[in-house]
Order: sequence, then C-alpha cells, then structure tokens
Amino acid sequence: MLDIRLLRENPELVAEGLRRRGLAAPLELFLELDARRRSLLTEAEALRNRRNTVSEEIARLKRAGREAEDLIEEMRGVSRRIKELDEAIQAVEERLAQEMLVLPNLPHPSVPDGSGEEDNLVVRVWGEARSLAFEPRPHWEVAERLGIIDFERGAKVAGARFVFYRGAGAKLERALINFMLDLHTEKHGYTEVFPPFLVNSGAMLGTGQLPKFAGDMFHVSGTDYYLIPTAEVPVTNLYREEILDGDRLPIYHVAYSACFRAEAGAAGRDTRGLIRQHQFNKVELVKFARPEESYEELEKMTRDAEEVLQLLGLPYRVVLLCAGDLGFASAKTYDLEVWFPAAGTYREISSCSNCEDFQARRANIRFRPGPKEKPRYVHTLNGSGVAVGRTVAAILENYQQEDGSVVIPPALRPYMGGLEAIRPE
RNA sequence: GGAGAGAUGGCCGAGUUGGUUGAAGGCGCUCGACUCGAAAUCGAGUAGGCGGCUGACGAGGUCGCCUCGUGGGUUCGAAUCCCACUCUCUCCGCCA
Repeated sequence: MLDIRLLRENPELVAEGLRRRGLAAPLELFLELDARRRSLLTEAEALRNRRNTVSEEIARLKRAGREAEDLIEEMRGVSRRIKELDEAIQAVEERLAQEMLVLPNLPHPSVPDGSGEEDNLVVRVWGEARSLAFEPRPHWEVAERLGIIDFERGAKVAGARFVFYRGAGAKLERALINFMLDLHTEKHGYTEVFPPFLVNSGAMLGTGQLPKFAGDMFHVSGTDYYLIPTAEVPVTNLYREEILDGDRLPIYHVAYSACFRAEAGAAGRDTRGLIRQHQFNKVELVKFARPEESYEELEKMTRDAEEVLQLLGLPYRVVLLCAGDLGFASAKTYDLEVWFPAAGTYREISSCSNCEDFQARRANIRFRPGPKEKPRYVHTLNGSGVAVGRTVAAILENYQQEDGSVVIPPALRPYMGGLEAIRPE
C-alpha cells in the first residue's frame, strides 16, 4: 500500500509512478476522500473532548450528591452525533482502503521505462548458451523416455498441469530442494523456516495477492484458507503486526514450500512440460531490511540466487524488469532466466524483488531504529532461490546426452547418492 | 467434535457493586547521581496509532482523540455490564 501522506503531499509523484506502469489513477478521488476523512475526524474529536470533560463534571456532581440531569441530557445529543460521525468516518475509511489496496507499488527511479517483456534490460549473462552437438529434445521428452516424470497419470489423478515424479526424478526434485536450502543456510546466512502452505486472507492482503488477484489462487471453499502461491506469503507475514528490534536487521529467511497457482488466463501457454504447473516446488528467499540498505540487499539476494545456477552449471542471464513488467508489490525486480537449448530461449527461473515498504505497510511490519526512536516500516524483499521444477527441466535439457541419458551436475551428486547420470531403464 | 478456564503495557501481574486507571506493583530496559570503575542503592524516564495548531510536507513543540484479544451493544460515561467472533490453556474423544 502506498503512503496516503505521500499521495496527499506529492500527488504528481504518485501519478508519474503509476503512469510508468501504464496506469491512470484518479488521484482526485483519493485526495477528496482523505480530506473528507480528516474533516469528519476533527469534528468527532472535538465532540468527544466535550463529552469527556462533561463526563468528569457529571461524576464530580454525583459524588457531591448533586443533580446533573441537564448535562446528561445534553450529552445524549452529543453521543448521538458522535455515533453518526463515526459511521460516516468508517464509510469513508473503508472506501479509501478499498481504493488504496488496489494501487500497485511505484517503480524505483533506476527501473527503466517500458510496457512489457520486450523492454526489459539484460544486465549480465553467465555461461554459454550452447547448442548441443545433436538435436536436443524438450525436457518433457527426455523425462518421459527416462520414465522419471509421469504427465498422463498426473492429469488422470488431479488434472492438467499436475505431474507425478518417479524414481530418480522424484529423487532429483528432492535433491535440488536440499541442495538449495543447504547453500543458502550454510553459505549465505539465511535462517530456514518451514511455513504453512495454507494461509488466511489477512496474510494474502499483507503481501498483496488480495484483494486484486483472488482469481490467481486456490481457495479452500467454506473457509478463510488459501493455498500459498509462493512461500513469500507466509514468510513475509511472519512478522506481521510486529515491531522488530533494529539490531536484528537485516533478517534473512529461506523456505522450501510447495506453491499453488490457478494459472487463470494462461490457457494454452506452456501446456507441455514442467514450466507451468498448478503445483510446483520452490525455495524462496525473504529479507527484512532497513530502508537505507534494501537496494544493496537486493543485489546480494540476486547474487545468492545466481549462485544456485552457477553451481549447477546452468547458463542464465539477469534481466532488469521495466516499469510496465513489474509485479504489483515490487519497486524493482531482477529476473533470472535460464537457458533452454531445445526451445532455444531463456526462461524465467527466479524473480528477485524489493517491495520497499509496500508490503510492510499493508502487513504492519516495523522496526525500531534505535532506543527511544519511532518505529519505521521495514523494507521487504523476496526472491526465488530458485524454482525447483523449472530447474529440473533446465537440467534435463542442458545435461541430456545423445543416448537419452542425463548427466547429474557434479554439485548435486552428493545429494543423489553419488549418482552420475540417469539412464533409461 | 464435547466440557471448562482465560486473553490487560517489552515481560510478570493488580484492577469486574461502571466515573482523575492508558492503566497500581514488580521485573527488564534507558538516562542521571554515587564510585577510580563496577555491583548495590537512590532519582527520572520507559506503548502504539490518528488528527488539529506551530514549523517547510523535516526535526522539534503543543493540544486533542483512539486503543486493556477483535467486532458490535447498553450507558451521559465501559478494561469493568451484555452479545458474537478469534486465539490460548486444561480435560475427554479422534487422529499422522
């Protein structure tokens, strides 16, 4: 959520940020609601002040055994008026919140202009996007020939965009999760958490999935539970409604979770393979940082995610998203895109974002800079470190051999019981 | 799922015949005094939010309002009375 004060005092700045995202927001409405709210509040407070003073007077009179009926009669009217004003205030505040909650975050000045993917900026490339000596097969063919992923039975038992991993495939998925968690906890200093996979609507509101993107998620009918689309949701909400000790910052968390996405509106896109599933695994990085350090932390977090791909020997590039391609809550995002030789393209495998205080304001996550100082909102960051299913897909395509086998990246072998390659049965 | 108990400030813990209790007391913490220094002792301070005025939309100052799990009700007035909900604990049942 944006700061209403920023909107009040600097509407042009907000309008400019929204325009860069390709949005025209009717800011006059906000200003009008805000002004109305404050004028009602002032009136109600003046009346409350009157009531409080007179109530003391009444108490004094009663103690002295005197009558106070005329004052009580006056206060009856005052209380009635206060109630009316409170109702009006509540209505205005609800309206204002409703409008504020659907406004996205403003892009950071370092974010380039642009309206979509094609305007994103490649900031660096790692590894060689090599073409293989033979005609590479897409990862789902590699997987099916090895019998390690069962797409058909996934569809039978659950539906389209669900799979069973089997044998070495299941083990590969599990090995990657452990490999990533170990790297981030042991080398990069993150503290592991294992979060709930279902959260309530308050948490979804905090990170920005609700109210605007309800259709992208699975909702357990008859309850207030939603299946998490990413561990970012429970982990960022860990410290909701808390004031953190400034000495603890920055806080680094890493979490494995299954992720569930309805993929509404994605009909026909990536229908084959592991790229776009309703359920997938992900290792997620989340940071809570002081505002003045958050952009430095974003760079470090991106490097931490990159190291996963480097150790696995997967060629990738880092892309800075343009203003028009930014996610709802993000002020600045780097995507990591990994090379897929069969498709001949780079595909997103990680997304690292600084949400600044946008989520912190919604979820009310603050920190005390020093003793006696006022609490301030933290900056929240999140990044995939990295998407596991897509990593499996990338390994299958990049490490496939002409005979149909797949070499296990050396860094992963300790997690695969020393296995050097997956071969057809 | 059934029965009961409870939810107060960073923590512990008073306060329920409604009226200087935003909140006693203790602990913790901060600052000061004492000390060569520390401990002990003494003194002062120690929640958050919102708004008005002042000031530059800053810092600061000042006035006021709200918050004793959450929401609603009764009342001139509610931490205190009533209702609903949430969460925690204990016992029973069930279960990985």
